[in-house]
Amino acid sequence: MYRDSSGKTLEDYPRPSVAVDTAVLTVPPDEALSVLLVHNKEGWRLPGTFLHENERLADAVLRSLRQKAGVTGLAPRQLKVFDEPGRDDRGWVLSVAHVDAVPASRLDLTESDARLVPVDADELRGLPYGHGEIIEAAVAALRASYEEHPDPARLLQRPFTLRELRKLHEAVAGQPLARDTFRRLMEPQLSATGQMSTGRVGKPARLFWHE
Amino acid sequence: MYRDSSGKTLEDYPRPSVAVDTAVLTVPPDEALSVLLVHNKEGWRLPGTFLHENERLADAVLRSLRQKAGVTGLAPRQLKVFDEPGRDDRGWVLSVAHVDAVPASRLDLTESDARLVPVDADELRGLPYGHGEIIEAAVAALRASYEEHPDPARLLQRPFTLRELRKLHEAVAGQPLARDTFRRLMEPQLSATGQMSTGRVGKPARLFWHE
DNA sequence: CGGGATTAGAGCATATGCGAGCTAATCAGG
DNA sequence: CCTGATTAGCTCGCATATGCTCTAATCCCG
Repeated sequence: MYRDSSGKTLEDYPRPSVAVDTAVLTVPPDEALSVLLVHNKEGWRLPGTFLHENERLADAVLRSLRQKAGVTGLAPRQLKVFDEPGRDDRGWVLSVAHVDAVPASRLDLTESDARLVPVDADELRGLPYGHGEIIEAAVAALRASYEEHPDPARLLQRPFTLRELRKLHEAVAGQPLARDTFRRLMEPQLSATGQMSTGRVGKPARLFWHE
Repeated sequence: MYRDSSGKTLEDYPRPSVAVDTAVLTVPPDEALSVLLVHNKEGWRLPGTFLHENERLADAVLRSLRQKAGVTGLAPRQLKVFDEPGRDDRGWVLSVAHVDAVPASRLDLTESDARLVPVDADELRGLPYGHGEIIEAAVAALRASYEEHPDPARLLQRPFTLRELRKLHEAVAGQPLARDTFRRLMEPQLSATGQMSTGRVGKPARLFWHE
């Protein structure tokens, strides 16, 4: 075992507990961008857990989402480390915040103590442990990733129309988008299926998918 | 002291050591974008340190830069947590990578075991502990911040000419920039001093500063 | 001292992007 | 069955952006 110049191992020095917290974002059909909250004895929170020995951060995230919300198969991305020493009453805890976006159809919340809350809801501002900040950072990261790409998080079921894609982007951005400007930016990045939409009011639209 | 439902404190659970590593970027006069390396008994590395008890990550970064490279007064920003359990021979160590950019004049390296290396140098790819990846991420973050703003990290001594600003941007971007396009993007964000440059070949240029 | 090199600023022609309006194609409801 | 509502795709006029060239103003060196 490694010992430094004063004969101490790494374990001889004070170390923080490390936790992970995750903002899981989704867009339920015809609704606003929302975040997943789970309920524990203290109230509604972002899903999270303490890191187990030699565990990867992403693995801890996946474990916490499976156990707390019955959600699997995500690909979480790091956002920021929250390191205020007094942020947790239980002791010195660092939290590594993560974000992931997932189609609403992947979130079966019927048997878990979890629910979706629109990201603009007032209640999110009152969350402790910096969870409000985590959600803000997560939304900013998702918005940045959707700025110039059709559907990086694959939130839309394919194939889709330009209108469906634009409605998704408007939900992510939280504001209306100019129809033609949006089409000019996205269409070159899409692959036309050659088929047209049916069963809807209005002129049939071309159907697309993307890489 | 807090105890959980099985009577254990946070300290009863395995915890990682947490380190910070920092890519300090600068642009020496008439040179390429470079990163600061310090020398320890293992070789040339990014400056870093283990987190002390209840210390903020940014404070640890500042302490390590002061002690290892004699550098003060920076404003480090988090990049990413490196969490591969086997990344450090000494034990389970997470590293929180940071980045900061600083004018070269702030780096007095004459009395410390430190030097600047251009970010494209081959030797950086061979650095252990993910330091090569940290540098890549740091360069990407700096480039993104300079994409549309004159000098967010205040690397230029003021006042400055458009040419000086463009040369800085070309060093950060690592490629030439179109003169007129660059001027049109930046000039609206600058404040003219009303003075002209002197003592140089070529038509005198207007001098600027910015917020 | 003058010419060449270098640089700056501005004007102009061309290319590209944007937003509004028009035509066309559906569906729903009376 | 027909009309109105809704939506799609495209065109066009206007606005904006780009890149090149030209004139002007320095400094350096022979």
